Amino acid sequence: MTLKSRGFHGASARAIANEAGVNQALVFYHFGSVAELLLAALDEVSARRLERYSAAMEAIESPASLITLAAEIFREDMDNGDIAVLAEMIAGSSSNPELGFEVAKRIAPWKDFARAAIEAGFAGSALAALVSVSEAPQAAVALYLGLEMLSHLEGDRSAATSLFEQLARLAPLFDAISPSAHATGKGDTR
Amino acid sequence: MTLKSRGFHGASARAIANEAGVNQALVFYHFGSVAELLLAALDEVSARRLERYSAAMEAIESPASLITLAAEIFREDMDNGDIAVLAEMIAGSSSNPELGFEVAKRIAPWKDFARAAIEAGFAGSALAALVSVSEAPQAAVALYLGLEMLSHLEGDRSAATSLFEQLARLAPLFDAISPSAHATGKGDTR
DNA sequence: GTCTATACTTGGATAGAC
DNA sequence: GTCTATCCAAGTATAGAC
Repeated sequence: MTLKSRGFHGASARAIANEAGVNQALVFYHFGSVAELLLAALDEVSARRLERYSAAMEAIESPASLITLAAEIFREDMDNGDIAVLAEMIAGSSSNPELGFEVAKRIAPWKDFARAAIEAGFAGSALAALVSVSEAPQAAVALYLGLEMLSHLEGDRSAATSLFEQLARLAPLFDAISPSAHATGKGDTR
Repeated sequence: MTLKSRGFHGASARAIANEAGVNQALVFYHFGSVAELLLAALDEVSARRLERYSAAMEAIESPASLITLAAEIFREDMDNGDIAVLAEMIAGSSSNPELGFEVAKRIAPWKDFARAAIEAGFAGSALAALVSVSEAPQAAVALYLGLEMLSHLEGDRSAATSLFEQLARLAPLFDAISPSAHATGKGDTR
């Protein structure tokens, strides 16, 4: 994908077609415009990753498992460049309000997933009762996005991975606060 | 600044010169190339903000004051579009490795500041002793960056501001852990 | 459905007048 | 130091042959 390697700015119809080994005119035949092609690419990435996320979410049952999963997902997303696509589309949208609107619609499911994952991880915990989780999804997606951009920029993801390791060491502290929460049932206590 | 309003993609020599009310050729006379002009803009933003940050850091004496300050700084940066400049430059660097290298050099001071601010906020606290703070600056800058991008995309910063409010409510919990830390002196205990 | 050819626009960059 | 004029490369998009 040209968006991953060249960024939004470098993702021209010519560059994309060239990388795909086809003619430039096909971009417009199949998608109408470059922006629509890029949105289609974002759609594909979103669908693929959200499916993966949903499958992985089955395993979430504690704050610790939530962090572990987040770290694994992040590594995958970095490897295949999927968050880079997200980041480039968001940044690129600054040049085009209409595109921004379309991108925003496609970001919403990522936040919905983040909310579900966080609720699953902290279900019934003392922390969930103490603070509202409504702001957490925004923070999670933002952190995820920012970590990708910095790691990508510096060509070094070690800072991000060690951050996840750090969080993984902290997570058990939250588990300890209410370890019985998950034994009391599967219902949402809020 | 054209970078703020039109993004990296829309920041052409013509667009910039037009917005400045001057001729397009001046861009190349004064800066050599568009990329160099953009880097100069980033330099200016960096210098201006870091000076402001340093002045504000004097007031940091607890986790709570750290969060309060971060919220205030974030609001300022959103208002004047300074983090947008940062975000656009990072994302735009994907199309140009050399540019990416230059941008990375200019991001480093932001992380250094984040580290200093976090150390000031958590100096001597139990948390600082418990966990390493080495990953926190990366996380802080990433979160800051991601929050700006999402807020900018959605044209709504309320999610970001309420996140800071949430954190502000949480911060006193950390204060409580070691309220005496700042009474013991100004030395770094680590 | 994919190609070539082409029209048109925008952008980067330089030369030279003032 | 700023302008006009200009060149060339790259980008979007369409028409029409195959």
